[in-house]
Amino acid sequence: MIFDDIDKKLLHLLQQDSKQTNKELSLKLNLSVTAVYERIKKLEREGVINKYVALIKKEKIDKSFIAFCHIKLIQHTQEYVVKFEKDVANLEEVVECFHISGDYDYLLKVIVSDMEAFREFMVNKLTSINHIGSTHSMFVINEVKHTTAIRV
Amino acid sequence: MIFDDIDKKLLHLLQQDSKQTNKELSLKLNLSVTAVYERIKKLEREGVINKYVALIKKEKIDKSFIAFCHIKLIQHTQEYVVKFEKDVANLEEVVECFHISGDYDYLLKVIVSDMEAFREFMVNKLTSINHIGSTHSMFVINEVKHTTAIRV
DNA sequence: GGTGAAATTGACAAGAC
DNA sequence: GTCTTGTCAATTTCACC
Repeated sequence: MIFDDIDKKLLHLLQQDSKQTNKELSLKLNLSVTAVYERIKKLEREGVINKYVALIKKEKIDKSFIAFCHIKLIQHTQEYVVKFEKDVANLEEVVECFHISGDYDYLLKVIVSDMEAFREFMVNKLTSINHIGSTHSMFVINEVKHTTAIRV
Repeated sequence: MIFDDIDKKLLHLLQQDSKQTNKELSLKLNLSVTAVYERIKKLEREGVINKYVALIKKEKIDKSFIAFCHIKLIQHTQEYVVKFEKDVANLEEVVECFHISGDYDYLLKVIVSDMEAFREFMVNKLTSINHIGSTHSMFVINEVKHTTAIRV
């Protein structure tokens, strides 16, 4: 799919605030309400817009502790890898998991309430997954930037 | 603020799909439409729900290349740190930036179209920010998990 | 805390330019 | 591909339990 400037601006606006009415969007884009409506439906149909979600302020639900965990597997057989990825994806504390290049195999982003909860997560959940060789954790001191919006 | 089971379930549902109507939510929660409405408004007022956004499928806009960059600063004076954080936050390719513990000072998540775009980003944007000592980049081979939803 | 009905406003479909 | 009109369904308010 090819995007014109209006599509790009529309995607930008919807990534900032998806609760804007089509009328508000039409004013910002100098378009009619129907035109906005049609463009959005097209973007949804094509799968460009994946879904609409509510974003929660972590601090308000006592989930202010962020850690990144590097993980190295013992072995890299197909079976081990598939099992590990499935198990990790099922852990609710893990919000992101990437297979990466470099010294370690995986990088996980973990969100919990505090260091004690993180310790429990490591001992009871993460390291109870088999095939994990070594881990290395880094703790977030300060979240400088975090956005879900990607420039089109 | 204290959450009962209905609040938790409501937050869970809205983090999955914020475009559900209050009627749909009322059926899932065994509540009246107005009760759902009031609970959502309260969560918005209290700042628990931060905002509503559209999520875009990276692949559809040719932004499939993810990299993590470790960065160490030359110096750590107040002035240098503030300037660096401000400059990095303004880079559109940087979607996340954390001040972290460990060998490096910062961890950046960068999203671009391909390795060539990443190279350009490093040469023209990131390393043109002053005070950067050393960097170490890891490339994402596969995105195993990525969610914006946090368990309440 | 919750409901149900009325008023307002936006979403959506059909047809014309 | 965009605009206008008209209908329907949603959100929002209010009186009440």
